[in-house]
Amino acid sequence: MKTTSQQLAESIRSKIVSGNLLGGTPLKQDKLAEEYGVSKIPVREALYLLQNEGLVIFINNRGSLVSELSISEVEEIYTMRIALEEIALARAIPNLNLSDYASAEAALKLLEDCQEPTELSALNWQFHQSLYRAAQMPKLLETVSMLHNNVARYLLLYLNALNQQAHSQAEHWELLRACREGKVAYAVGILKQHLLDAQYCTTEYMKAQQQA
Amino acid sequence: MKTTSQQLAESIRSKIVSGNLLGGTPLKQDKLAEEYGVSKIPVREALYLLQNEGLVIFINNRGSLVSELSISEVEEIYTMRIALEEIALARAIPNLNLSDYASAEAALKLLEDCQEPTELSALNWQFHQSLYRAAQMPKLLETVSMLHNNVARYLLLYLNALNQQAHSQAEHWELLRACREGKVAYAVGILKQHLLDAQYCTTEYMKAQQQA
DNA sequence: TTGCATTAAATCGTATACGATCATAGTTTA
DNA sequence: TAAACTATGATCGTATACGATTTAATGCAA
Repeated sequence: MKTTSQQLAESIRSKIVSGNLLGGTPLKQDKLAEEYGVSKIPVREALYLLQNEGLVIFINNRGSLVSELSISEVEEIYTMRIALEEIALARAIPNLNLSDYASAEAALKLLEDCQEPTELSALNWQFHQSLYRAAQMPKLLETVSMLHNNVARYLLLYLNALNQQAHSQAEHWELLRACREGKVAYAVGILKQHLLDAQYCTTEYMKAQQQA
Repeated sequence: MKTTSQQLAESIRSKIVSGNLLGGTPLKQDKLAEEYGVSKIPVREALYLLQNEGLVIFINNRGSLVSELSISEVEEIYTMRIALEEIALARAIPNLNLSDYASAEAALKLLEDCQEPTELSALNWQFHQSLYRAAQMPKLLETVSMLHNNVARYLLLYLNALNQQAHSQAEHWELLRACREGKVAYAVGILKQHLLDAQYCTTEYMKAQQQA
């Protein structure tokens, strides 16, 4: 049984990650409490969790708000993701089994004509996770998930705006094929390029937005 | 002004990181509240924070306890630290200034004849951070700090038990010299070896402990 | 004796209530 | 008039109180 705090954290987290709660949005404890029909206590605990995950900013006695990343912070997070996900993928490939492939492929097929942002973000991460899980590195996966949650909403913006989803999907399929063929170095290379592409497009999109 | 929750989190965190609160120790909300002369609310919030940092385990309706890492989890965390700290160091070296060197050297000198575990742990991390700060990667530093906090207490155990502090210090000085001379690849190599040594000794010590 | 139901004690999770802090605007004073 | 100073409202942070959950113990029936 999950506590109210945990349910709230999940709900708010998913709204932030999927872009339904934009960066800078104030998160008032009383308002959230009323909205969810609970008291402030579990709301505060949920916000505390999200703060530690980097999704929420707490300012003492002045309330909290949805965090916003600068361009350099986005670059930083992608740098970390590349370093860590390369490790995960390299270690996972030798251990990948049919169920992993199936899970990855299922996500990709659903992604083909998915438009809904929340769904799109979830499927995209399901694909990546399917390839990392076999690395048997739960702590690393947890860290990488957190990092992903921090940049996912920015990625969505650019995917939508620039219609880059087809390109992203092509890289996904190629990555999956490389994994199936056991080509570790090649697969890792694709992954790195995939993440660099995402980083580049995301930051370029942010730069353009800044000027507008 | 820091909130009670934050002060509690800092206090409990430092006790865990320095080994004053051993893994597996139950953290009862009422008891902690009484101990610190506060109510349960800020205690819970502090424990929530520490849970997200990996230092505390929450079991719903059954209380929380200081986390314990398995050998494979320690290896995992060192793998992440190596990947991320190599990046931090490589990017920092070209930007290191006199104040950074001074801070690093001050920590090393104080470490020379430091016996107190809490102090030792803090100084050790101050040295490393001094070399990473110039990388200008706050998010990465934050992540690396969290990872360090997770393994610090295990490192302390082995340093004390095996009298390995001299060896660790030699690597520290060599690393500092390499940074001063701007030898990026060499410095990164030393850092990696330093962390691998720590990882090896820590896990070996844990294996020995397990059998005893 | 063994197994299951029931109860009691301990502990947790959250609603309520209240005091503290900060922002805003209106008032006073130099 | 401008600066400093209240006063007010909004929001936060935490103590208290209580209901919910779990564990352990007790009693009862097979």
